[in-house]
Amino acid sequence: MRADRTDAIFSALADPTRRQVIRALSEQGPSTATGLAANLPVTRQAVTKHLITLADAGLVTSTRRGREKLYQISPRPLTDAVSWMADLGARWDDRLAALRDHVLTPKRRR
Amino acid sequence: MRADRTDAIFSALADPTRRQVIRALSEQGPSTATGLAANLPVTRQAVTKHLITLADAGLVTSTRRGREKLYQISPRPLTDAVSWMADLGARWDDRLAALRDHVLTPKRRR
DNA sequence: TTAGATTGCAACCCTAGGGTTGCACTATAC
DNA sequence: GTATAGTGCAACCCTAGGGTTGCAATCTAA
Repeated sequence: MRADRTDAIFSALADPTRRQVIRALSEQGPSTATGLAANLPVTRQAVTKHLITLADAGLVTSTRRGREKLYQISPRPLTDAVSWMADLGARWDDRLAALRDHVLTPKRRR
Repeated sequence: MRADRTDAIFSALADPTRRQVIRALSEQGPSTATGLAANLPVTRQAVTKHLITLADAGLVTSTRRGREKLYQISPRPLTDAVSWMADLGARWDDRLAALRDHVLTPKRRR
């Protein structure tokens, strides 16, 4: 059972600022906490906390480079959340059923 | 922009008890708050609060029947959340890209 | 070596919200 | 009618967690 995993992912995604962080990382590519905070209405420390939360959920990974720490997205855990929702909605919505089938098919590459 | 909508959906999905409620509704069909609470480790009032939150997010709907109030799932808003995640992950994961394409295609029926 | 930049850590504030109890209200059943 | 099962509402408790400030530690560049 990976209920805790699903927990972490949905909790991580629940916060608007955190979704902004993810979006920013998605658009700008790997960035530091300081760099992200420059474009957000919160302090660097707040961003750092969010990045830690996201890392705990497996949604971002970090690599050191000299004195700075680069964060980048790791979207694979999203598949868990998607499949949770798709599995749920499959009984009512045909499109979601199709999504679930896609999620459950084995990876094609990577 | 329907950022508030996405907010409500992710927040609603963030709580484990709330996901249990959704699961229960999904498996047992329409139920009352009292009925749901019988199978959950929280009181009826807690379940009622969760149902209100879910209703605000559009994830459940309710209908009166005599003295009882029946709740049932309305999974369509899930599509919003799925497309948010799929759009995000599409740049890294081929499967998620395929999902996004499915989400964005117009409905076939209903 | 020294100044500036960047991260890390700790303490703290404050609100949101998940949970409870208690009671009033309403509808069904007898 | 009266008892019972269900809902609705309000007050309250308490923790989680999002945000801040402040400072130490570390690395780079001049």
